[in-house]
Amino acid sequence: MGIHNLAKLIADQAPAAIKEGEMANYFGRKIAIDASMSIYQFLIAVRQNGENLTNDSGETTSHLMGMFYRTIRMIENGIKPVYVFDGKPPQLKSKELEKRLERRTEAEAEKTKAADAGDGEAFDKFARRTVKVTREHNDDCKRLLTLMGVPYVDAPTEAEAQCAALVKQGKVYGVGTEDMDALTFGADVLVRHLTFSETRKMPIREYSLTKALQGLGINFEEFTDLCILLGCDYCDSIKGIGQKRALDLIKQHRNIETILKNIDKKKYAVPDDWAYEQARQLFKVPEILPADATDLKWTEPDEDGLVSYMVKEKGFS
DNA sequence: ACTCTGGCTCAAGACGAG
DNA sequence: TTGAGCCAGAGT
DNA sequence: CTCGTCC
Repeated sequence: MGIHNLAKLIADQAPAAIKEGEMANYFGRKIAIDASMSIYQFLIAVRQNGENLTNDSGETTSHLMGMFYRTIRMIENGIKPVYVFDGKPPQLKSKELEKRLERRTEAEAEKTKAADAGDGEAFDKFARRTVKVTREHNDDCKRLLTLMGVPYVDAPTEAEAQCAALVKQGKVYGVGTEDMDALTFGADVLVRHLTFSETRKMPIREYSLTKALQGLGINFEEFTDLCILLGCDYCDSIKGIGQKRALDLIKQHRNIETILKNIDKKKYAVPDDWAYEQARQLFKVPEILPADATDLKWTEPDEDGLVSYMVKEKGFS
């Protein structure tokens, strides 16, 4: 997921693009957040004895717990979050998704084995690998957000692409995510560690795309090709080319076509049917909602509705 | 000497009681 | 699953 | 700070 080693490359080659700060700096700021990614993290992390938290009817509540407290924390700090939900993944990602499904199926079997063997530790490990965000998880969270007066957006495809679009459209200040590909989608401001900075001793790290491009000495088109060389979700990369060689090659040849004409293909095997052009298109013109299709409004929470939903329906206290 | 790979590890959210 | 960090080993 | 609990 994301762009392989991009954070490290920027830290090494364009350190001026990174600014460290604290929660208070974001008071009054609107921030787009990948909802599906957050939910996934909550489902993986919020567990007890290897199982998600559930209410009396057996419905999972880990995602609601996580999203509820995290969102409250942000609002308390004056941040206005807008959550963006994933739509249909693009075709190019299907290979990657197939792989993930395969791994989940495998983990499912291992989980059962561990349960039979009474191996709690292994069960725990494999249970985390079987996590999948479902329609129900998403719907629960949308319901919660509505009651909290926090807006959300349904992305046509990739949530990160839509988050970046909101930045470009001037609707939010930046994207709050751990996933560096928000930059590749053209978000000028990416904020990492936005939420766990207070609980843990991790400073908030803000990445500026503009400054990264300046520091690396390349333009945005070249940056896109650089990200593809580093390794993205949409196609393979060239074995033997990592952060250093990728940046050198881009600086020297400015695009992948020219690089391909000039590198020694015996040393660096180019993948068969390399779909770098399609990947490039996905980053350049991803499917996103036009500015007038999203209306972001933050309102007062519906307290009665929240109590009714969380306490009565979902068993919170 | 530098760079990349692939092996391994670990943690993963948020809160508050003690 | 992800990512990050670390380290050994091999390729350039 | 660490650890147990949240549901």
